[in-house]
Amino acid sequence: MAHILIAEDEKPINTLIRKNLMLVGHTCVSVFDGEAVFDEFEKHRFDLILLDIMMPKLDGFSVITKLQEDIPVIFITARGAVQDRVHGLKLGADDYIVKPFDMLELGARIDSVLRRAGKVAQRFSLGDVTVDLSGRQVFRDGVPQEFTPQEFLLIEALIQNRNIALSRDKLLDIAWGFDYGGDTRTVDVHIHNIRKKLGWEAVIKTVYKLGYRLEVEVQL
Amino acid sequence: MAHILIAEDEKPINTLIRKNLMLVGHTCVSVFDGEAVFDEFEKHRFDLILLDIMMPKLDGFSVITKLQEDIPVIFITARGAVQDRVHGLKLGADDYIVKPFDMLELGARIDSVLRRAGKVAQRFSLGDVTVDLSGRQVFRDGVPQEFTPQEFLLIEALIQNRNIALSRDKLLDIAWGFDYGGDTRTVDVHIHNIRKKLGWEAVIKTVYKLGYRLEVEVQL
DNA sequence: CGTGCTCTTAACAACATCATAACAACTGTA
DNA sequence: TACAGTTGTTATGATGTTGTTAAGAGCACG
Repeated sequence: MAHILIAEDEKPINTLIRKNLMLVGHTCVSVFDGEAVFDEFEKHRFDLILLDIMMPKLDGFSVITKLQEDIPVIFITARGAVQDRVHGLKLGADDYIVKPFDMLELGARIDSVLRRAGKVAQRFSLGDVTVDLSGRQVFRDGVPQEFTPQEFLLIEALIQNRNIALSRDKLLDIAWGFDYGGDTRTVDVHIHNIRKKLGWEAVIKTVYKLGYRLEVEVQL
Repeated sequence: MAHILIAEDEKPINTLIRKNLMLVGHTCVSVFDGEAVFDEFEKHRFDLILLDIMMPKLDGFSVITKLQEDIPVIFITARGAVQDRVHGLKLGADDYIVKPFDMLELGARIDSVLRRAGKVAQRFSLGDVTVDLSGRQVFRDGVPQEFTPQEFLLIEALIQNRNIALSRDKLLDIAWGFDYGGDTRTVDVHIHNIRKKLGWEAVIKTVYKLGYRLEVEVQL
């Protein structure tokens, strides 16, 4: 997963983003004004910046203009600022997201930008299980496991939103498609099959009255 | 691997290409207008140029016309500019690619152009089968196998993207060409023929509802 | 204008997958 | 504990996907 710099001056939002990104396996650094971005750049190499436009000392546009390194940028903009969006994309931003946003959406945009930039790790490992996302293969103790398309889409959704409790409806949206009209119990059957194939009875936690969560420990 | 000049004025695209090519082992130089191509040529010898058509100062067509050296060229064209493509190929381009493209496709085209230009010799072996990519020959137990052109293009695509699940559409793009309009089932028939000739029923895995994957080794 | 080769398409057989239903086991709550 | 609601588990047929074969369209070559 990626090393991400979060430049956002509203502290609660910054923290919220950081925690959520770390939950799904990224490592993060938070800064609260534009100038601090450059201080951090001297210390680490990042794979991605989340850049708020309205910030003290130096706004997001100035940051991206002054930025020497070439690194994917996602702008965070206030609602409705359409010309900001255009301006940002012209300056070389890879994507933008409008406040208030939902964490699932931010996660999806981050994955997509990283994938385009060729940065994303295409495999996920936990215990004796490895999931190769580009090869569409799942291994247990190095032995390939037979996964059906729907099972793979589902495990993919769980991995990309690890440690997040996903309702059956949300899982249907992500893995089946937004207009799927079928029974939510279908999810249960596929979860059962995945658990059985990978010995993941404890890893995929049931969230009573809600759905499921892929549980991976991580330090906040 | 090769030394590649990237002439593309859109900075983010130029950078994206450079990074991806360097990831797979090429060395690259980026320029952002047509005239700079000739400046770079005085400094180094390149194995390949990626040449955008629409560029400041001197467009891609003028560049290839003025070009003295004999060097493989891949044009980068905007979507739908069909006569540009024809014009480019007439002027001596070795290949073209349409924006927006994906890195898999660009990588495959670069490998193929370099091979045609005799810059890279390659062979691939697995079990009793050896594929001589530069010589366009396939051997089984040292015995040459009759491969039709289309079969060879397909096996080439699979080898260059081994362990990656490729959709039928993607295989059509890579092995047939970007604007092929035919039936995707055609792929199945050629896969069947290749499997039969090489005893690769298990090596070329079917990825249900998606396409095929050349499975080279069990990985962790 | 044939001949031989390659590629595409169509057709059908073989196969894999998935939603659903039906019932068992479990969970939380009064 | 009893209950109502929720989740686990299993089996099955309809549906959609892939394997396989063969016919013929298209093409290059003489």
